[in-house]
Amino acid sequence: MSSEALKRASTLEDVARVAGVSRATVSRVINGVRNVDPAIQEAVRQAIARTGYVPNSAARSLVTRRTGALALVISGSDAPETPDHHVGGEIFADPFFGRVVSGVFTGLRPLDLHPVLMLADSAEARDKALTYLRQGNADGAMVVSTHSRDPLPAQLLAAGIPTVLFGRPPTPLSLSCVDLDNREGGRIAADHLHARGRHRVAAISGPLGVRAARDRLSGFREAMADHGIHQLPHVEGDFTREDGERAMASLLRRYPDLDGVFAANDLMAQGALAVLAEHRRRVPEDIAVIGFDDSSAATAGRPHLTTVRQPVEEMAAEMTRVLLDHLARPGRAATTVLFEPTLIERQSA
Amino acid sequence: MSSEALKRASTLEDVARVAGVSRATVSRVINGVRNVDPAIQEAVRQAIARTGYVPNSAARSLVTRRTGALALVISGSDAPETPDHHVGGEIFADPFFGRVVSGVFTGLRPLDLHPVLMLADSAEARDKALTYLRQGNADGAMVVSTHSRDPLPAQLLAAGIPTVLFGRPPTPLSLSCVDLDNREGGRIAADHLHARGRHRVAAISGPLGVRAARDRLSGFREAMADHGIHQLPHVEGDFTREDGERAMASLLRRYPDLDGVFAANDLMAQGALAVLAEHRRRVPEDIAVIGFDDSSAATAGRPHLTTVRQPVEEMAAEMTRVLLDHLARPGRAATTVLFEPTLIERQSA
DNA sequence: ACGCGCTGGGAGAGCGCTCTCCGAGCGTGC
DNA sequence: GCACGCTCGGAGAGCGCTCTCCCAGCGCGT
Repeated sequence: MSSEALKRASTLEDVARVAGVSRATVSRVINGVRNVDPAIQEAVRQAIARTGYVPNSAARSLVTRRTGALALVISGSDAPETPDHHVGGEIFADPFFGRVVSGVFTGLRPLDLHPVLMLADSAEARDKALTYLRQGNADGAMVVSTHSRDPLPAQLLAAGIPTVLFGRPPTPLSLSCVDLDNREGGRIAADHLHARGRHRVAAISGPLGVRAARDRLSGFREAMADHGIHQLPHVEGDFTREDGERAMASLLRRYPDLDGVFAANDLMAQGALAVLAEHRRRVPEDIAVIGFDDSSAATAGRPHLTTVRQPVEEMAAEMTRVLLDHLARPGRAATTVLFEPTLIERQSA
Repeated sequence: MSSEALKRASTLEDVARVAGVSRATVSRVINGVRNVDPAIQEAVRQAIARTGYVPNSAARSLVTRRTGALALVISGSDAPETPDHHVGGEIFADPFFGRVVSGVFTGLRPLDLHPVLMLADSAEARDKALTYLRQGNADGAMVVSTHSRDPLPAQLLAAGIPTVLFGRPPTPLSLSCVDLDNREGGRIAADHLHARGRHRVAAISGPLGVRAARDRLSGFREAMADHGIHQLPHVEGDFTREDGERAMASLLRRYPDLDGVFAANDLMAQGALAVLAEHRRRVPEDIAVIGFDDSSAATAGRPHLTTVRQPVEEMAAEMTRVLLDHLARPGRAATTVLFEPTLIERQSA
């Protein structure tokens, strides 16, 4: 065992020698390309087993120009430099992240591909990620880009790296993307609140630098306007639970008679719920709360959140599929896949 | 721009020709090895800029035997095959996962290394991961192995792949690992509950196939026994919120006069809290609840959870550092870094 | 003036694989 | 019986880089 571990790893050459054939033949057997005489195949397989041969993927990548890795880039707005805090803490704590990862794995499962994670939360990190990709460390990139001003998608496009985005960029690029019809999601929330007879409603939006946040808010506003409600208190949040608490508290202070709240994600809705509980407001009797995402946060507390579902896993899986398709057919034109939000009615509204 | 994109990527050779030097010199400049005449250095830099040269990492890996990637393997017990469900959904939904990722990034931040994610939740996936690692796709592996019977750590050891574990294996292997003193954590929970005057307590443990879960429970039991409490209702959970709800409901049914509960993680504690709220039990007045982890779930609902803190981010960062150290000094002996749990006192107990 | 050490650039041998050619061997059709 | 095509193995040329040699040139000591 230890003597095996010490000597250098066996190569194609070794296998070929043991099997009494050429390197090319061994390669053919391994890659299942062209017909190879069954007897020889068997001999090669035995030689592989005997030598404990494992192909070296660097050597293979060098010639095939494929790495077997796909980058999953989380490209956020620049994170504040809080030295005592951990890198990307807030991003990774959001259930959204886990759902994306889960969806990516679902899309990748049948294949021999693995996602390499990159965090591009600063100009420096972004450059590093770009360099990494340029060096050919991954065959393509999936980018969850939150902020509108994020230059990364355009840079990837310019660098000729196969890329698919989660979320449409603010200005159309010829890159494929998957996204939710966020505006429609906002409308759904508004319609539901209105149908429940709520007229003194407010919104806790996400950061307005994020397109999805803007779209949800404007959809909500539009639909409310359609219902004759033009006065709409609004607080901008940052998608964290803490900020949802802060926003709800502020809203409650300024508009004590609110009877409905739309939060742009479940985490903030959950924060709102906690603050409402502290203020002894009954949900949904006194005030209805509707969230967005249908993440695990929706059913974490009581009451369970009524929410606008964003099928993140499906979207991430689709993003992966689209990227694989681009890899398989390099010429393919960029496509946009838009998912439809749906209302998940639970207890809070 | 497009003409740039079309022609093949420039190589060291191209840069060398443009700069009027040899490949070796360009390589030296890029890697900053040995002295190179400043004038030549400058010429090389210009040539690099002019040609838009980016080193090909496959070629580099082939000779250096380094890839610049570290595997982060989530090796769980075999996941049930639920076709409609998404891969690893539960694992990735757990805040624990995000915290590990965050810690890994913290440990990796200054370096040009990226984590590649692998999910080994079935024998097949485990084999794939092992093969991937054997092929040299990553320089080393960090393994979050939950289940006791997981053969992966031993396999990695046998394959000679530099590996660090999050969580000690059931039988000691000569692999480095970082872990929490879970037994002590259980004791801390018990001591606190006892100090609060709770005598009719129960435990919601994690899956007993997981060493950490067993240790937390036995530490809790031991300390309770020290306090003269030998009768200890116990329900085994699976670390999910839903299971925490189920466990709490079952406990409440069987032992209606409980005045204290220890849950082996915050997610289950959160579930317990929700069920207690539904049963109109006041926390902590009627029944005290203490969680474990100090994850974001601890402050998600109301009341905030009193919990035993596990510094997951620090542990993951340390795991990364230990792996890097093993990579830098191949001969290094395996070490175990044990972290101490601390009590975080909030409202629930 | 000569030798010696030292600095710094060039040549070239790989690293381990894939893949295009080439050619041997065999079967087939007329 | 011969030309032709077809199948399948081997030879060998790279893929783009690193790194060990080797050697030219220079400064220094004697």
